[in-house]
Amino acid sequence: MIEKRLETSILLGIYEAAIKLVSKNVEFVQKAGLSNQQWIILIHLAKDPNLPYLIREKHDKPMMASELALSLGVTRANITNLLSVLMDKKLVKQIEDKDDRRIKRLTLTPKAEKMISEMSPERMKSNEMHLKGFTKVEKEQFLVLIQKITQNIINDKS
Amino acid sequence: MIEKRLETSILLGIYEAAIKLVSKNVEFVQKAGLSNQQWIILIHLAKDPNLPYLIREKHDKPMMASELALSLGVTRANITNLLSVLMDKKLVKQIEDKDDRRIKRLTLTPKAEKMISEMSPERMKSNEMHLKGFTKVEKEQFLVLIQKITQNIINDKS
DNA sequence: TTTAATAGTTAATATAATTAACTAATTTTC
DNA sequence: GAAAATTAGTTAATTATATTAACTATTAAA
Repeated sequence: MIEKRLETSILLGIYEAAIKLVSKNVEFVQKAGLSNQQWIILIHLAKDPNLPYLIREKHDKPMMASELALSLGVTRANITNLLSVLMDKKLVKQIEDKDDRRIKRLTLTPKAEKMISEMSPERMKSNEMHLKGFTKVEKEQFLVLIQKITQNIINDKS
Repeated sequence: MIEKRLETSILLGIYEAAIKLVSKNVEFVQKAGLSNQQWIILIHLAKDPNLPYLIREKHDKPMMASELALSLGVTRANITNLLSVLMDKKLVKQIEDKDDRRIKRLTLTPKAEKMISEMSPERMKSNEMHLKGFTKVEKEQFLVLIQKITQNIINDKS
């Protein structure tokens, strides 16, 4: 018999929320013909200021594949695959970095920029719906706490 | 240029926390030779009272595959595959329901019960670490809010 | 200047998940 | 009560997702 624990309930709660998000929220993403991962990559390249990774680390230059791998928690090889699909779709371009010739900077094509801005209203509406019934203060508090939890998880080198 | 939005930051925050959880938290799960999905199934069958799905719906009888599919947000066919691996590992057993002969009830073997209870201390320690620095009140509030968000996502039939 | 580390790719493979078609059993509807 | 619809689970084929290991090229560190 497993006992009830506040901490366990919270972590399983976060996990389930994420599952439901990707399996339902994706409507506006699916409509655009994108997988969840592809969408996440695109908003990284669009420098969406809501992305935790971009909140934590400043980014002046365009992103590179290894940073995406870090943020998404997958291997670089996997990112290579994902990017090749996005390049086939003419949504992403690679540009060689002159300062460090190992690096390829990733940028969105005009087509992708347009796509993202057209998706924006639906995305905003959907996200607002998912936080229906919350006060501004509650939202602000929640954001602080979820960031703290993520930081704890990242810091835990056990 | 995508604008900063509290709602978007929160949802991306939840998503990232879940990613980091499954790609790091899994230490005690990996040690047991289980995938994340396999582990989640086992705690469902163990009736872990911290599982959102079991918090929402009462379950007197042992679970069945289609309930797992619902809770995990995957197809029944996928659950069939996952279960067959767990049965090969002698961790899960199927028992036919006498009242409704379409149904197969899923139960843990003694081996699985033992495994889960042996994993319990490490699991609790890990979960507590991830909520380090939170007061009890903060945890309680957070739990309420994450449950509310999940409910919003589920209810959203858009 | 050798050695080590980093960035990205490739090929082979493994894992995870889906769709579609199917059987069997139960429920609903007329 | 019989036909139609729904539900539970499985199977087979396929697709999507991700990994590991080996490799090239480049840069940084010793």
